[in-house]
Amino acid sequence: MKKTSPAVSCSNCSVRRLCLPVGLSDGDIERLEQVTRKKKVVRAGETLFRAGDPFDSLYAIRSGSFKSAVIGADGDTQVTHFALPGELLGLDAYSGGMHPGYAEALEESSVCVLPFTQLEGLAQQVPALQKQIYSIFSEELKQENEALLLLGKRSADSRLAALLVNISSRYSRRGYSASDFVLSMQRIDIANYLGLTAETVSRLLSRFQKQELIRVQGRSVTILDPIALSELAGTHCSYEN
Amino acid sequence: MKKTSPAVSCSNCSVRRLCLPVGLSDGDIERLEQVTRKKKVVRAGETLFRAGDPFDSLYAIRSGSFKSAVIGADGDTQVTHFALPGELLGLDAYSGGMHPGYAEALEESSVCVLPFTQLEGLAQQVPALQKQIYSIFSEELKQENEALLLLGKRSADSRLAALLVNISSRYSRRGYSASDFVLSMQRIDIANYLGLTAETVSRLLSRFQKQELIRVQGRSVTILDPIALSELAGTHCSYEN
DNA sequence: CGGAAAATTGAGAACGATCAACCAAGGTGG
DNA sequence: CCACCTTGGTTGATCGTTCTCAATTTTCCG
Repeated sequence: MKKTSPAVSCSNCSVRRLCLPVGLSDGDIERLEQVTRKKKVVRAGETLFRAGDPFDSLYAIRSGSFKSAVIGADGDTQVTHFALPGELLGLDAYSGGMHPGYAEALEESSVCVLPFTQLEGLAQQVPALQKQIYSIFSEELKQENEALLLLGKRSADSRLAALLVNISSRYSRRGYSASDFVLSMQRIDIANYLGLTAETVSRLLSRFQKQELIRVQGRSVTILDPIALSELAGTHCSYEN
Repeated sequence: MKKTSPAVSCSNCSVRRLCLPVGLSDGDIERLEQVTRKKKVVRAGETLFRAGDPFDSLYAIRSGSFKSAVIGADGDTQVTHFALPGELLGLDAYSGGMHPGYAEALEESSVCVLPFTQLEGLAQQVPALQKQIYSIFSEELKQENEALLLLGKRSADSRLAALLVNISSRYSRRGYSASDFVLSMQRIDIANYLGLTAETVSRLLSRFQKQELIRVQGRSVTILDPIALSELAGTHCSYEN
């Protein structure tokens, strides 16, 4: 007897190689699909969750993009992450039972809703899923550490270069062009993420263009000199310790 | 029949309320103790692991303190965390199978070595342990987000104030004085962690003292005006959960 | 179209870095 | 025991990157 698979499922999802199904057998993926049944579409500017919302689900991005941010005691916000398809949102809400920050769609986006109690239960039975969850947590921590290095040690131009290189490589992994892409976030979000101001970001983009490192047209970016850009970002070779 | 418990174990550990045993039944703690058998003593300045070391264990701090840092491609380092008893080191090494950064003891310290395969296996059988591991990962992510906010948005004096308040409340949670403590790290580590220079940290400490917010004598700090300091830090509430 | 939001560009100010001198504590060897 | 050196910390003077304030221009979208 042949199964009628749902219109959207992990098995035929375009980001299954970057998402929870990594390392899972076909059988396990089928069980995961029982958990990922519910989808949700979020339009540009809408939030998936806000700071203080109770935690019950994780969200896996199917398409689109998000910014996550935390809100300080005095009300100012720090963009902590730009999230692309295949990535999980809401991991920092497990401890404490509520979301410490919010996630806002930067464009029309679609996510899988993952009720955490169910996911937890399944992970208890499927070691490969367990491992993948650890792996995602760990990877996230590693990336945050990189972000700390960026904010703590690098100059403004180095930070912006690093972001461009980062986004480029992430698009590339997802099968899109590494040299031509559209920044789905606005300048002020980039600035906020990098600990700069919108003016500085704007000036730097103009300068990078003048230096023929990139070409910018509004939100469209073309990377002309990836090597030089990586060097600026400080992520190329390692000499001296 | 009465069990002879080992000299050092989770059950009689002074930080069991902050560490992995949280939420575990006595029976489960006994099973956890099978995993946490091995201890290690690290002297001041020695590393628990270095960047690139293969990942096989997590380390739970029993006593002392550590700094963790990541090393950028061009060799400069960013201190990402100051770790106190009850906290876990090495979580960011799971994905990738090697430590992306190093952990160095700031004073004579003692840790439990937790072989991760064993811990993983036990967590598979003990849901409460599983939850606690998730919780620790999640908490760590939340703290890193706070650190990003600090580096991205706050002024130098606000950053230093936040660190003092943070350390104060963490000592307090561990049963030590919230107002009198010794900074186990040197000025340059504080500066590195906060994205500043040692000179700026030194100047600010002097200024705080002149403003009668604190008293500093070398590495000994007394907090005189916790309210004003918290306001400076931009976080009017303590870190308790 | 027209109005609002976003992005760019310019000029001046400010915060923190850099460079440099100095001090205190601890260790080492003569 | 003291001269010497090293390391960590403090303080001062100056410089430069990035912010702030402000004026336009461009883009977005009803």
